[in-house]
Amino acid sequence: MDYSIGEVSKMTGLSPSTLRFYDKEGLLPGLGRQGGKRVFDDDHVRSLRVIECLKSSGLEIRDIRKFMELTTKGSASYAQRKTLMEKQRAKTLEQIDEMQQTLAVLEYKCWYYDEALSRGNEDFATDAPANLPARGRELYKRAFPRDGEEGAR
Amino acid sequence: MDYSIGEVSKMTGLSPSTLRFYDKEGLLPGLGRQGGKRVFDDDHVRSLRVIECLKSSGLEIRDIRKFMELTTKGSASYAQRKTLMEKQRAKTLEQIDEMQQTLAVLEYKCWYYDEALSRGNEDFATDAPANLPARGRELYKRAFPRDGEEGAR
DNA sequence: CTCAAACTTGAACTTGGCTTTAAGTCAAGA
DNA sequence: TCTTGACTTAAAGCCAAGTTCAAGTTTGAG
Repeated sequence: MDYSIGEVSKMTGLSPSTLRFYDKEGLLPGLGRQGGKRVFDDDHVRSLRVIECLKSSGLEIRDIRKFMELTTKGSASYAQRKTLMEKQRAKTLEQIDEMQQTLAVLEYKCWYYDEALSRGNEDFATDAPANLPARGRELYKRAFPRDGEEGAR
Repeated sequence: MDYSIGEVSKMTGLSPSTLRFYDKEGLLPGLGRQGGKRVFDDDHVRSLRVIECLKSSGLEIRDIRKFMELTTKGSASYAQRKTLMEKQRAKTLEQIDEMQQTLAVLEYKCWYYDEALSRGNEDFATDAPANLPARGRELYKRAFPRDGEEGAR
């Protein structure tokens, strides 16, 4: 099945100009034309899904291009492609860890402002986590695990 | 305790120019000077930790500035600050979900290239997930949950 | 007093990833 | 035949978040 750039745009959520940009950057090797117009097929749409995934794992366009070039080399590049996927998997796991840490801080802050709101002041947090209520101390420990004493506003 | 820009740079991992940039952008309200030089204290260092957190939750500099302005308004802004933290918490949860989805695709791809490498070809994945080995079908389902048939290279 | 290290400023520059613009082509339908 | 909508190109523009630059100031040691 073949698609126009507009159809692929709707299928992937990427704008036509982004698709042209990706093509120009070499992310869609072997993309053909008919009457000057780009003709996409299901393989291209699948490639775009992988591109999106590599992008969210932190790969830059030029590195995605290198990967797409590898896919044109068939079985000769399996090992390199596998290595790249493993590297991105590891990076993604690290990123998830960092987001969990960010989340812990935000949960503490949500509790903190909830508490401040119901008390009318932030005095409960002077010298935090020392004189914090149990719930707050718990959240604080998760948010700032490597932190002995001191206040946190 | 007071610190120079260089000390704070080492404490936070942010470059001196980034700290000057943050100051210029209003992210450190009330930052003082002595002899023309910026003087940071522990509160500023704590603010920088929160700034980092808001940044990784997806807030832009201008919105972080708005938040820091709120913190200068004391108890009058508790409700707004709480609302903002809750919004960022929700955003962060969504981001973690997306990263898990990305991870699932990468895990499938790791398996895929491992398999391709040991077989010497990708024929096992023609019409995936149909004729995939059990392990592969499992990973495929997690990677592409809303996907009935068709191959995936 | 002199020197080096660390700081100051405003302005220009960089990077990545698109998006916009301008001018033109192509195919289908009235 | 004319119009309309979707497409084409190259080049320029945009944005966020810093970074770099050039020129000057402050501070403490020797």
